[in-house]
Amino acid sequence: MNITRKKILDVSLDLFSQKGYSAVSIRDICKHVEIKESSVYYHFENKQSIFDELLSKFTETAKDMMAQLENGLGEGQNSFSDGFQNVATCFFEQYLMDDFCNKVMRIMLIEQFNNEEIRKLYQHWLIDEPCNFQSMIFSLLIGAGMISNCDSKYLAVKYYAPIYLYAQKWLFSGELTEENKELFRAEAYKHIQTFFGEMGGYNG
Amino acid sequence: MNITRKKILDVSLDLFSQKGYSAVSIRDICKHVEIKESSVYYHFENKQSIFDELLSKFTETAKDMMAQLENGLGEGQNSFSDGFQNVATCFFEQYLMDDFCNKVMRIMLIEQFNNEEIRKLYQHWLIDEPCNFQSMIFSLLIGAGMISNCDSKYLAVKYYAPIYLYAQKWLFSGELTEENKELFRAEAYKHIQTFFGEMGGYNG
Amino acid sequence: MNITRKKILDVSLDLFSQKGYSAVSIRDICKHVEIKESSVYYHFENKQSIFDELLSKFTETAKDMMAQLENGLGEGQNSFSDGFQNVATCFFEQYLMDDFCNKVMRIMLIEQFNNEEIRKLYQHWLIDEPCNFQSMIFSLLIGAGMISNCDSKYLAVKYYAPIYLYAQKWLFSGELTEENKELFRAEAYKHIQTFFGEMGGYNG
Amino acid sequence: MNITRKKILDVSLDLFSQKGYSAVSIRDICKHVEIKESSVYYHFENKQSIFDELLSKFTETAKDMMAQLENGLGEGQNSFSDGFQNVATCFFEQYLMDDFCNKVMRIMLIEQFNNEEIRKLYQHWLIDEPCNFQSMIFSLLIGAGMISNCDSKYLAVKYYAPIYLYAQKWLFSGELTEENKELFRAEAYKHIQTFFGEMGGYNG
DNA sequence: GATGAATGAGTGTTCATTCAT
DNA sequence: TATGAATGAACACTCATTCAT
Repeated sequence: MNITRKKILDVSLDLFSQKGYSAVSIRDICKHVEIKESSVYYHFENKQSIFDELLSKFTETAKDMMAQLENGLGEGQNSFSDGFQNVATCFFEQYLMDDFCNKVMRIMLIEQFNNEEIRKLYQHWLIDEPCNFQSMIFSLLIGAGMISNCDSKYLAVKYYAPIYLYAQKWLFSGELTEENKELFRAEAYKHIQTFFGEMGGYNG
Repeated sequence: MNITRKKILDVSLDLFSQKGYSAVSIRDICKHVEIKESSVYYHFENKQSIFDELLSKFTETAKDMMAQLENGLGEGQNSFSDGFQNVATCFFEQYLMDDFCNKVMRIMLIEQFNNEEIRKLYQHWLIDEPCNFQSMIFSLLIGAGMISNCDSKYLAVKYYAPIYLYAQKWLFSGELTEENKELFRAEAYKHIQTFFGEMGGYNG
Repeated sequence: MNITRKKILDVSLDLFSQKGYSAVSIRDICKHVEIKESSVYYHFENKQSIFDELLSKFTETAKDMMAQLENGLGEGQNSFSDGFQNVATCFFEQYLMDDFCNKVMRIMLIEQFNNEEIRKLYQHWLIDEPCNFQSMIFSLLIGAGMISNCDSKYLAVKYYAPIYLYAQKWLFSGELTEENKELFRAEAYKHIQTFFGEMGGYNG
Repeated sequence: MNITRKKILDVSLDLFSQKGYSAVSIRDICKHVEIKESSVYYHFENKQSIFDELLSKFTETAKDMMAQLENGLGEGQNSFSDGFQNVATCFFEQYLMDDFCNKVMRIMLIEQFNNEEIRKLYQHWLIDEPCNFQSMIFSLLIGAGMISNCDSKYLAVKYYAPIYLYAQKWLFSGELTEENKELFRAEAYKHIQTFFGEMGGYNG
């Protein structure tokens, strides 16, 4: 609602994601928002609470998306490939490649070393949750006889690890430009399709 | 040689790898080394040069190991599995799991956001170089007819990405304890062996 | 306008002119202004910019005075002695003996050795400009036939050098007390009158 | 005698005269002498005592020269101009233009603001003594009827002030190069000769 | 809503000096 | 003679935060 408050959040997100939480000063933020430093404290209790708000907004977004994906899984998918690709695409596009998510991911990546809680969030949202989610999908597919029986957890790693590697290249590529984003997308989709193709082979 | 100088480097490595370069003050370092702040400047020109020395020591170590591994490839390997596993083990144990290397990797991970050069080092030594090296190995194996023809670059990603994912879990696991290290080692070796097993299947 | 800011400038001027720019610490200034060190940085970007402001204020003052004097020369002077003495008095009283100017001159005198630009400013405002200006006046007088033809540049030196010498005694006399100031004034005026008297003789 | 000790003095003289006493660190000196900082304290009690030694060496030199000049005045001068010019040249060449003296003068010039004693030395050796000495000479000349009766003190100022002004231009001219030195010499001699010429006129 | 003004705690760094060897 | 190692005191400066207006 409040326009200045929103501006502070936006600018902070950008700056934090570029240089990390502690490397960004209130001064920096205010320069971009074009307010005086003391004004920040009208909108936020302190620097940390700007960060906290960004973080909780991310958590919410991520949880929503996860819930949505899980719901999506329940809906009738008339073919193996459709369901698989739908979910993969959703997760990839709306989460791993989402602007807001990307920025928060970068922040978490940097700040996890100063903050145990952030570290756990990073591990959860960037590593464990994607693996578990994917593993769950593969379990369903196995249960449905759509892919042959195997260790769904390891299969999830085999599927997700390359995406994670490409994502890291992307997240660590200096600035998050559209150009670099497309490179990431291309590599990731190639992997997804190959993986899907080989998997179909198992099935067949 | 110099005992204090070495202590400073050791302590700095530990602290930097825990909290990042800029989050560690000269005061922090001195508290652990048990010297006064001004004494640091007898041994080092400034804070940055402590960091630089750690970094260049890492680069040297990494280059040496890489050179050694490439030489090892040339030596007569009487079986596919031996050569493959030798190189894999060396790279894994002496590099990805080496204490010193791990600490520098963590530092680079954090500091890459404040420092373009570090970012490139991280990308190079943690992502590109391992992939390229592995890709080269697979090319050799393809050339030797030991594995069937395929995209060696993508094969390398398939091999390395899970290791990288496990490594991240390890590097990001709060403190680098022996316990966590063993978890990492176990998961990684399981992947290596599985991958190697499936590959042997291709070969047969 | 701002009272603290003005206090900082005033105190800095005093301290700098007593001990030189680099011999005065921010601590020193703050002790006199009765604020904490960090407060200085609300009013000024850094120590240098306090100095710069004093300097530019001086330059402005000096330029204004010079312009004013040159304008004054143009106005109808009904007698040789009136015009000559008016200008001499103005330059002397409003510049060479002005409190603010004196202090800045002392600062420049000290700081010129650390700072090439200051050196040039000192040379310009304390040596070259006064000589050139005086030389110009003498040229006018020669042109008007009020004094016999001669090397106006050397005549200017003969006029200004004793004043400069007396000024140095004054500027270097420990503290700039009213007492010392009067000694300077007395000696200088004696010279000016003698010089003027001898010159009148030429004219006659 | 001691070669290192002498080197320290030489280097200190050079550096002090370029940047002033306090702007030169023991580090700076040692870099040029090529010894370690702690070694300085074998040869000198502290930084100040290096300075003191340079200063007392100067005072001695200056006193010697003054005594020599006064002796010279007593010797039979067969003509007005010879005696006058001899003394002028001696004072000028061996004192105002002497390398060692010039350097110490610059040091005194800078340091007088931090040190009351230096201030007095500067006033004495650069302003008062030259004036007094010259005044004494003129008194002698008046006594001998070689110049018409006048205020010898003011006459001394008229003689010395331009030299002092030129000397300042020289001493403040960034680096003390041979080129600038010659400029100074030329201007000064021109003044001396003119002054001497006009004086001869009085006499005639 | 916003800001002018101030501040305590901290940062990296310099410097003259000491002292055992 | 010279130096390796250390140090206390100072320095300019930054930063998140406070509070009266």
